Order: sequence, then C-alpha cells, then structure tokens
Amino acid sequence: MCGAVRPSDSGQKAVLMGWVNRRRDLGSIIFIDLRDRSGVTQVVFNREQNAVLHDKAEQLRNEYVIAVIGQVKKRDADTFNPNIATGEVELVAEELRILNVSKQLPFLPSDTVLPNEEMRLKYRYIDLRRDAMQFNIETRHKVSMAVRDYLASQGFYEIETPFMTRSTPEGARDYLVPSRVQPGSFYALPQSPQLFKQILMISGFDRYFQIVRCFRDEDLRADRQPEFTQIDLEMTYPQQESVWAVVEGFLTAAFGAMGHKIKTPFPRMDYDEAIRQFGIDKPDLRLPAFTDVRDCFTAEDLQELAIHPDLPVIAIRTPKVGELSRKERDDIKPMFVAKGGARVFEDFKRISNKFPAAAAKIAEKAGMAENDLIVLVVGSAQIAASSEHAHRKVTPQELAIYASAGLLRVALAQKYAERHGLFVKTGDLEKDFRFVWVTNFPMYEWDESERQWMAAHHPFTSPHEEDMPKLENGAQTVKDPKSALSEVRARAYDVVLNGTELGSGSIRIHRQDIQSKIFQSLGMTDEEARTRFGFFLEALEYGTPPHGGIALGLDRIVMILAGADSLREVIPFPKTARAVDLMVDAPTPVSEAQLKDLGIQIKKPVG
RNA sequence: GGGGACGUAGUUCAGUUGGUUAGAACGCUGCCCUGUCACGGCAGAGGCCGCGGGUUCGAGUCCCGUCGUCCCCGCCA
Repeated sequence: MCGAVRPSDSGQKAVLMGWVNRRRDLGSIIFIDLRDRSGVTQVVFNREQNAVLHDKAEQLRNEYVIAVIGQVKKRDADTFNPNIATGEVELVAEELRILNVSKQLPFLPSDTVLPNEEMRLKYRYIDLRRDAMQFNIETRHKVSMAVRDYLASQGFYEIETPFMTRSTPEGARDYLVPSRVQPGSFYALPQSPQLFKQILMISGFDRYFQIVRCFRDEDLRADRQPEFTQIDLEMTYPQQESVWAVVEGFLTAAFGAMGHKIKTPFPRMDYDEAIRQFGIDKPDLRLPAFTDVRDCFTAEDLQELAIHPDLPVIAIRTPKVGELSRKERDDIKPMFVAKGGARVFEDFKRISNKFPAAAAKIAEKAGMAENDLIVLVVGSAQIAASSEHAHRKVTPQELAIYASAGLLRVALAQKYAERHGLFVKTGDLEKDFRFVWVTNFPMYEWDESERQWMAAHHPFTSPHEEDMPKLENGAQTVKDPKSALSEVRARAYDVVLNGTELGSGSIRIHRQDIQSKIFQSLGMTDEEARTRFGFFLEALEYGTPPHGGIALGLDRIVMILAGADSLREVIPFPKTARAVDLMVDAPTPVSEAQLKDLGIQIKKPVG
C-alpha cells in the first residue's frame, strides 16, 4: 500500500492504487503523491525515460483514482523527504491506468486550511479522506476491537438487543417508529438497552456486553449526538468493585491499543466530595480544586463585601494566567452563570488592596503562585436562610454556589488554556489522562418544577443497604423536600476522564419488593408501575440474580483519544446541532401514501 | 424554549465614517519549467456579498425579518 513502501523494497516491482493527493509538474518530470488509507508515496513520471507515459500523466488532476505499475527506487539522499514515512523511496512509473476522474472538488483532502463544517458534512466522503479523519476512524476501530477482545476474554458474550422496542415515558424523549401493522401504535428506539440487559441477566447469560447504538431525541451539544454508541455491559453477582475492574481492564486495553499505558485502579471520589471540591459531578482533575477561603475573612470583611457568612467562599485558581486587563476581567463576567444568588469577584487585586490580610491568607491557602489567577465565588448576603434542606450534606444553597463556581472554573480553564497549558498532552499519562470514579451518588434529586423527588440515575438502581430504612415512608414523603429520601445513597458510579463523563452504571435492584418500593417512593402507584414496566416487574419475580453493570460512551472515549473537541470528528456520518444529516439531507417529509399506510396524518403548522 | 458568534469567488478570508470597476491566498484553465515534495514563474476564467424587506441620491457595509452552521443555558432518568 501507498504508506508501506520502504527502502528495503527498492528494486521491487510494485502496483499502487489510490488517489492523486497532489501533483507537481516540473515540465519534463511529474511527481504525483499517491494516497490511500495507509499514507502517500511519491510516483515519478520522467519524459526522458518514457514520453508516452509522461504525456498520459499530464492529464492527472487532484483526486483522480489511478493505478501505477512501477519499480520502487531508493531516492538520492539529497532528495529525501523527512516529513513522510515513505520519504526515502519513490515509485518510478512504468504503466499508468486512470481508473476514474474527478471534477473540481469543493475542497481537497490535502488542503491545509479546513472548510467550514457545513461543507465538510455535506461532502462527508471527501472530508473523511483527510488524514485526520482517517486517523480518527481508525482509532475508533482499534478501540472497538480492543474492547471486544478484552471483554470476550473475560467471559462476556456479545448479545444484540432490539432497536424497535417499547417507549418508556421516563428520561429523554424517544425517537418513535410507527407501526404499519398496528396503526396508531409506535415502537421507540432505545435510549439504552437498560431493561434488555437486565433481562439477559435474568435469562442466565451471566456476563453480557454490546457495542450498541442508542437514541435520544434531545438538543445536541459538541459532546452529544442524537444517536451515539455505548459500550454496554452487565454482569451477575457483582460488587461495585468488580464492575470497576472490568471497566479499568477494557479501558487499559483500549488506551493500550493507541499506545497509552494507563494506570489502574482509578482514584475514587464521593459525589459530595466532587461537588465540594469541583462543583460538578465530572471533575477535571488536571486543574486545581476549589479552596474554601471563608475563614480567611473576618466577620466584618464578609459583611462589608456582602458575602453570606454561612455559605462557602470559593477560590478558583487558574495557574499562569497572568494579570488580567480591565477588558479581560469584563469578559469573565458573562462567563459566570449565577445560580441561586451566587456572586463572582473577578478582581482579586481589589480584594488585596482593601483586605490585604485576607488576601494573603487566601493566596497561602489556595497555593497561589505568581501569575496565578484567583477568582472568588460567594453566596450573596441576601440569600434567604432556609432550613428546608439543612440536614443534607450539601444543601441546595451550597450546591448553587459550588455549581456556579464549577462552571466558571471550567470556562476559565478553557478560555486561558493556552496560558496554563494543562490541557496539552505531555506524554506523561498520569497527567494527560486523569481518570476518576465518582461514587455514592444520591438516589434522589429534588425537582423544583415538579416539587418532588426524582430518581437521579434511573429507577432500577439499588440503594445502599444501610439506607434502606429511609425508603420506608418514601411514598408519603416524595413531595416533601425534607424527606429522608434525600439521604438515600445509590450504588451508582460514573467513570470520568478529564472532566468528561465517560460512563455511568450501577448495581441494580434484583428483588421485586424493593423495586416496587422504589417506584412507590417516586410517587408511582402499583398500577402505573405495572403499565410502564409490567413485563420487567414480572421478570423480577422469577428468580433474578443480583446484577449490575455500566455503559460507556464509545464516541467520547475516541474523541479524547483522538484529541478532538467534538463528537462529529469521530463519528463518520454525524448530525448538525439541529439533528440534520447534511449529506443525505435527513430528516425529510414523506409521501401521503406512506403516511396513509401508517395511519398518520400531519397537522400542518398554522400559516 | 432562551442567549451569543458567523454567513462575501470552488474554498479560506479581507473589504475603512455608507460612495466609482468588490480584493488576496489556495484551488481551477492555459503556457513555461528535469528533482520537486504546501514546487516555482507568466497569463486567464470565476461574485444573487445566504435569502426577503426597509432606511438612503447611493447598501457587502445601517435597520427589521428569515434561513443555515457553530457554541452555551434549559433539556439529556
């Protein structure tokens, strides 16, 4: 192949097929960079040696597909090209076949500047010819294979589950597929194979995995596509630790396939700890944690600054940012999303001038070095005291401060990435890939709009054994913000890498009585539960083994390994922010006949 | 649902306080060139300035609307 020719092949006859990546026509001598998936090799056409062949080569243009027969020749040392793997050799052409021509392309795979993404997506087949995309897709392939090999070696069976399944009204919006045979009824595409994989455990398959497409009809982000791929697995009789070991095992294999030897086991961190130190449940450990500097101020200082004395005062340290100009400080303000009365002090110098003693203590406590940026996030003194959640480890008022600070911490780090350099790969894997298990999530989250407790993970997650008694009055207290439900911890865990949630899993409920207790605690009557999950509740009654598992986002893993900043870079045919495929132009309206067949009528928008 | 950025040759971009014929680079076409490798040189073609309205003597430039792409919040059990 084009990328595989080496000096040791010189003298050999070779046939290379590929695209014309670039041509350099010097008149009597023509150089063609011939490209295939493996790389490029220079092909030479020399008029002096073969005039007829040279004339034919003059017709070659960018992205023509050709076959060249010739002899591999080691180049003269002064014509080596050290920039390419095949730079010490070239193919001296003896025969040329033009297999196909190309009209002028909207852009060239060999271009050094990228066209905008709209163009790239519309002509995806050209975009995918680029080296970077070839590498990303190759990375994806290698990761998939490494995961498959590892899991198979650990006794996991790869088992498929249906795409046309049943809509469950929980969670994300479903993509629906109308049934022609049952007019008026719809299948749903799975948001994940959650219930099927649990049923597989009940079916005796013991260890299951699948690299599987999932579908969620929600708004997109750089790291969210409507269809995405999960590495999904489930196993019987697990401790949390046994699931983690499997995940650490296949991630080691996957990163190893790309030449990265990662260290296991990953560190672990309680959810509460993650919130307090990083303000988010997916902490990026490459950046410094928060420092609570409340005690660096005197009570009078706090009063003068209108800082709430009972809420955390968070110092966010971003290394090596340097002194900020007035304008740069102004730019910080819109980056700050104030939740629940949180306020930002972006001008640390002003604090130092007015409160030198406090500032010195803060600098000390936060480990501030010269040129480090310190920004404070505090609770406004106006926040009304509330005892509604006083018993929680992290109260909603505190959470608001932590969360605001957490978003700002990441936003600052992104804005000043060039200055602190902490996102640059160093080659030191302990710095480049900071994995962490976040554990002991709360089982329930308070939903302010519904004024009730909701499942934080999903309702099949097992609570901690010792928290079970707190479920007792769940059904009665689900609408009470002070309910003991708030203290129930889930046996749920997330694996996080560099601030990206790679995956999420849990030990499941395997007893029907506990499962229905959970549904009750979510305010669901037995009848509601039966309508939605009847088949599953019934399955639980026929000898269900304890089981648990996890699902990891393959796209996100590949994205990080490829160093890409959007999922679209690692998905061959992705969708735009409005969920459109620009290449095939989907979705589209369908014919009246198709709709009639399905018993569907489109209600035209007014106007 | 909300906020922000962008939209000018095939492509990436520039285009001054609104003012004659809208520029550059790459790509494309032709000619020249025997060691290039992002080859070089000369000449040339190529524009619904996203679309629709408005302000103005005059709009790529100002205003309103709309469409598209991207980012963020909400949302994503």
